[in-house]
Amino acid sequence: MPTSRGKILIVDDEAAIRQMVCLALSQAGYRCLEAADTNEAQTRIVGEPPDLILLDWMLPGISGVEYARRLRREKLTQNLPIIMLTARTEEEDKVRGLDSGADDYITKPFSTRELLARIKALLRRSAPLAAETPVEVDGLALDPVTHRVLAGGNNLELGPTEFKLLHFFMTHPERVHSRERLLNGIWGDNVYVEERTVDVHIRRLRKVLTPTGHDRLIQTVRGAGYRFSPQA
Amino acid sequence: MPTSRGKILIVDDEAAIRQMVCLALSQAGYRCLEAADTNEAQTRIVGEPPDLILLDWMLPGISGVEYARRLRREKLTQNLPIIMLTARTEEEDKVRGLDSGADDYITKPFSTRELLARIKALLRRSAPLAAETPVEVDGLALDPVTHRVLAGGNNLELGPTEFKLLHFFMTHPERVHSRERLLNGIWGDNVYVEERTVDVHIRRLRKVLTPTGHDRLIQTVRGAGYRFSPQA
DNA sequence: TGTAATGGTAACCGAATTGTCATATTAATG
DNA sequence: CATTAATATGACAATTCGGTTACCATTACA
Repeated sequence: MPTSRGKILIVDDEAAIRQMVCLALSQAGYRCLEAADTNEAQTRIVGEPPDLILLDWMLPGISGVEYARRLRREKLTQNLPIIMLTARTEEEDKVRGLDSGADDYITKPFSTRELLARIKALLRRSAPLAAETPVEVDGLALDPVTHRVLAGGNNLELGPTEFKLLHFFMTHPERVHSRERLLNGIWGDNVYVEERTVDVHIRRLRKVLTPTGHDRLIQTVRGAGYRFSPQA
Repeated sequence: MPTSRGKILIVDDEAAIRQMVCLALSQAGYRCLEAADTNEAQTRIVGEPPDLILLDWMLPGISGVEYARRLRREKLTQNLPIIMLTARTEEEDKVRGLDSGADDYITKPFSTRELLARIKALLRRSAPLAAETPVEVDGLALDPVTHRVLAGGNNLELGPTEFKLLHFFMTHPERVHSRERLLNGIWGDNVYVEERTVDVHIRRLRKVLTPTGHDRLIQTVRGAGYRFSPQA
């Protein structure tokens, strides 16, 4: 088992809390990202999308509740599991009534044990969800469950690697992926493969996408890598 | 591995503390700048921007808290990580409540170990942030993540070097960069390239920016180098 | 076991990129 | 205004980078 069980972003304005939580998470084998406010959080999410967010209910500027709603509206973060951190004084019912779209709530102060338990439960509940959600971009639809790819109306024949590659692209659009990043994300962290091999699979994927014109979605960024984007 | 892990500015009116901290930092492989007050600090920052600031909460004249706020307002220092040094007697809650915009706090007296740990954590936290934050000046927007440059509405085609050059400019605006500095910052410290080569890439960058009029942002400073600035 | 898919590598080709030089411009100075 | 220093510009040759194909190894499977 690899050391990492998932990336978790903790958004809280108190550095002390962030550190405590991070410590606990690291020891439990999660990777931990920190953000002091929603701005920072946004940057983090865009930079390196986490698998789960711990979000303080009270934040300077935009409140956690408001931010959670926004995350739910954004396509990129729509399915990102959110655990809301609330202070005991904030009556629970009231908080829940706000319907921020959080998946779970935990009341400060909380024990490490409780935190980990809830994270684990939520990840277990959500992980397959994220991995099984069909994605669609610009008439190109991929369904992880049925393992099918439809372009316009018709079925595309993809090899396993090309399928994974396309899935990765579609779930991480609009950002340049270096060959190394692609290798890590698709082949796995500890596999040694030539970087140029990526080119070949890009080629194979493009070939399949060409008849329907969807090859334009895969863009070469010279010197940097590849990008999947509906935009020119 | 190069000896330097980053430049750190320590702002404290007590020379003894400055020296102690500097010693510790140097031994840990950081370069260290000193300032006794905010005036001096400002001079240092403008002269040679550090990667992180250690700021005493109590300072003669302008307080550290006030100064931190000012640093946050200035574009040049907006994303500069700040660690506030506070005395134990200053109730923590009060300090935190001041919301100066510091990224972390450390209470005097502190151990070298703790100081280094916090610096390391903060730099780690900030580095990717800075590298992935989109920048925008005067209708010219660059996004490191998607590797795109937009002028007004439309996409600009930049080569890798021009992209890096522009990114460097946009993240270090309002200051003259000598050719040597540009070579170090963009090409890398130990690459031998003619200084004149910079001119050529400036030229290429300007050419791309010209259609939208953004070439005016890149200004020649005869005898010194180039400057990126929205002002004429 | 034989055959077809699939995956990774190497090799070749063409295009984009890059550094340098030669020459034209421009600015500073007396 | 002439002279000199510094920068801008255009052209060019070398290099790097990505696209593409061919080929071999491995696996799946009939």
